[in-house]
Amino acid sequence: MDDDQLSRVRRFNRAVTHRIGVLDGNYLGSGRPLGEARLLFEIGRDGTTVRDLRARLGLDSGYISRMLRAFEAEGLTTSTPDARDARVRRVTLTPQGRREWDMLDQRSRDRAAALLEPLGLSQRQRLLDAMAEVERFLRASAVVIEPADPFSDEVQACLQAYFQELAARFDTGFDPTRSAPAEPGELVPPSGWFLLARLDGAAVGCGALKIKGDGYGEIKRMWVAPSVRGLGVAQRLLRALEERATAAGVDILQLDTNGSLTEARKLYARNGYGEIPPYNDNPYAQHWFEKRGLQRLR
Amino acid sequence: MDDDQLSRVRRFNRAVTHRIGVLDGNYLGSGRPLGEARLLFEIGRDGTTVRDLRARLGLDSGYISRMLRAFEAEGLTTSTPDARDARVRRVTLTPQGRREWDMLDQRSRDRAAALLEPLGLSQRQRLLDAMAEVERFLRASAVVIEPADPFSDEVQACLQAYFQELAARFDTGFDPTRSAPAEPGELVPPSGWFLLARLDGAAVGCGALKIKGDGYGEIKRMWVAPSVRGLGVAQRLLRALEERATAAGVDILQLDTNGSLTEARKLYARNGYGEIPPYNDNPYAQHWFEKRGLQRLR
DNA sequence: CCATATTTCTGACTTTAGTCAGGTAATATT
DNA sequence: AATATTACCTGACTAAAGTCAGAAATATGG
Repeated sequence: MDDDQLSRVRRFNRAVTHRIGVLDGNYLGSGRPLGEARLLFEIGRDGTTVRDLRARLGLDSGYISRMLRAFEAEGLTTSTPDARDARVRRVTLTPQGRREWDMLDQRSRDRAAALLEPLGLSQRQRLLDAMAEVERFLRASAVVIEPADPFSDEVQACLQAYFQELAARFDTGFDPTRSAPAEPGELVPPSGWFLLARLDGAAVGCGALKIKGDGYGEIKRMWVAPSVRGLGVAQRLLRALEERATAAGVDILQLDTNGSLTEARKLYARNGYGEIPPYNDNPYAQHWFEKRGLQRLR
Repeated sequence: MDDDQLSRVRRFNRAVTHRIGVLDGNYLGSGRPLGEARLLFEIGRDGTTVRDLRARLGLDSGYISRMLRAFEAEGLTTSTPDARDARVRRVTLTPQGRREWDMLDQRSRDRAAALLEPLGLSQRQRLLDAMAEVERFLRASAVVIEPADPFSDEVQACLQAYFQELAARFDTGFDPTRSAPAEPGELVPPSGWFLLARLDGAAVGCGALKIKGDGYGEIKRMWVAPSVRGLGVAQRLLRALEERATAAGVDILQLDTNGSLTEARKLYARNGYGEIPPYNDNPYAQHWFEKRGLQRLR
């Protein structure tokens, strides 16, 4: 990887932790240690469960428990067993706790304001735009792609979202049972793969590979959640599927797609897929693509 | 201030501390507490003085001293009195210390690489560009403008840089003694002001105001260091000078400038200064500007 | 109902990070 | 030469942050 690029990233990290981290440490200004301030803030105006706090802050349960006990002693929070699972405790702010929370919130707001305040209007806008851009790509870089069980609930939820989107975008609506089938059972090794793109654990995209024998394979179920579009996730999914296909001896990869999915068609064209005559009678397919010679490129 | 803008800044802060801050705490992965890792890293391959470390990290001298003692016990560093001032101690890494340092450096590099690695080429470039932009504007927002003593060394150094730049940019060269004079003594209240723009304490720009009586004032010595140009520092300096002028009863502000300083002329035009006939015989001036009615706008 | 897993709590710890009040040696100032 | 200042060190202290090993209550799958 380019050395200059790396040092630019490192410089950014330093600059940001210097300017923001410094100010961020000033949660402190609240007269509360950082740990407590973070916890209190994380409880939020509407409360949460201890479980959730532990996950979000990544802290030891004993540590959290003790801080919560201290908050209760101060009259900032109350806790009750969760309605659905009495092992789980639900933490809520008391009115007094909410006042403290508001103060922290205000502090955080002031901090942000202090950053923008010295800048002129156009500089502010440019900073905000650049921030949004950085944020998007940091998000993109946190997306991981990994195989998943096509029978699992989370994959089903992902497919559900996919089908719903197709139904919304196709003029004709979309009925999965009329489409070219891809049973979950076909998408597990050795006859196929199902890949999931995850952001912080949550599914934000998927793609499947069906190995058909005689060197043929087919790409199915390519979908990326709207929240992470334009960040190259589909590209990465496609590449990952191609790698699995190549490793499984596939030489010719095919796929079908609808005319309304213009981004998808561009993606395939960019990756060396050429349009071919229909190879199936999927009523929703309007374009068929093929990429040959995967084994040669191995 | 716009509420939406504030929440965008806060979102960015959260995202960055989440994605980078988390990893940054992983200096930790070194098996060393954060404080020690930071100190070791800050010593650098070529060593520094304890004094410098204290200033850069903002830590208590006792704290640093103890950590350094621990490093010495581990055989990571050695320290010797500084050649020029024997009170100052110079800390250097031993070969073993340098190995640890290299490891930390490598870790930091890997971290940066892990961030870029999942992205495609164009996404990488866009992320790096956005990072640079954010960094620039964070720097801009850290610039503070405040009155300074025009006799002080740092102001003299600033003016020196200013004159040097004029000499380089003017076809004719530049000799301060031939220019329209502005003695330091004229630039202290009540007859004037000298403002300095500072970034982390260091001077990065200046501007002066000369109050001439009868409602007349003159802007002098406007200069911004190349490192922070295009970030609105000159604009802020100008506004600050105008405020002082207005408060001092000035109604008409004048200034002269050279034709080669195009950015300066744009700045003045944008701020309501109109070109007027020469009001002095400064041999380096080619354009004269004036803004009237400061008291009206008060 | 039983065996097992989850979730939280408690108490007893350790480590990390930092502060503060002197003390010593070298340097600067008058 | 006397005095003040600077740079660093030492030792004694504290608060914050975090870890670990159970215990108790509840849930879950058979």
